[in-house]
Amino acid sequence: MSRRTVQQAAILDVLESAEGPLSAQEVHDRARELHPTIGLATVYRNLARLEGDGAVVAVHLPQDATRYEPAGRGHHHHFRCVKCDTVYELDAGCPVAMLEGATLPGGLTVMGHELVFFGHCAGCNGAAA
Amino acid sequence: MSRRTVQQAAILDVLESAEGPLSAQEVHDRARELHPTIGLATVYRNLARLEGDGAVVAVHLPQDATRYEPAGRGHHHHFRCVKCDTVYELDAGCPVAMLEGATLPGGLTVMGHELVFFGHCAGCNGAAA
DNA sequence: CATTTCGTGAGAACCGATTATCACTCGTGG
DNA sequence: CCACGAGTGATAATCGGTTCTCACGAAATG
Repeated sequence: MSRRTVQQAAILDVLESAEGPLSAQEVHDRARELHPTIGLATVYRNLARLEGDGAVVAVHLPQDATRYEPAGRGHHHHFRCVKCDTVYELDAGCPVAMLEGATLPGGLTVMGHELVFFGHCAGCNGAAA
Repeated sequence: MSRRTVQQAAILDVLESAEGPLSAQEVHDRARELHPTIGLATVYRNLARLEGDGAVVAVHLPQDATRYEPAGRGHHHHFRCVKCDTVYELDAGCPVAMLEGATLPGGLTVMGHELVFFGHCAGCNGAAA
């Protein structure tokens, strides 16, 4: 049976309080502030376990490492700042949801979709290029 | 100055006649049928050059190597078959285009977006799982 | 035709992300 | 409180994708 460890709690805490899905590296960086000796391998192991337990879900965005966010947040999409590479979770309703289950011309049956916005976040909007 | 080579022509030909954007590996496989001795390094080199010349554009999809398609096809999106991993170009109008240039709540300024559909293609629809 | 230089092809090298290894530590059942 | 096995941390190994290296072949120039 799996044990509860402070490392796992720290990782979940970091994910819960993040602005969006985080990469293993980002989780590691932030978790170090709660638990300075935590190792990167431990982060990967716990993310895999938490995903297996259904507590977190993996998020795959283009040109980016695998990110993780807490499960149970419903259908939503993401925004990546092209300057600082921060990824934000978007709350707005999905403009593409009506296409779920549809069959497009050419016989393509839609089972899911991924929508990502790119741009500048508030912090990077005014800053110099 | 850059020379015109049969390899470069073969690569462009392959991209022009593809069903969607191709990875370097896929370009290599298909180009071998036109020019059996072409090497993978040559494919990478020419894709980089063609992209620099503006003749092809790179397409980045989640969980996937960089793909390339001919430039000048206008705004469109893609569909990846989760079974055979083939990526198709979609002609349909974009349901998200109106968000270009918008500023979302939170101060996120949208400069672009990427929309990818996942599902089964016609060939994989009826086939066994 | 000779030259010069760029492009090619094969394989080695590299890269960032992720996983495996292994000795050590700590949480937990007894 | 103790023993033991799961979890940890540091590092090496691995992986797919991509780039580099280098000797050879082929296109433009005189």
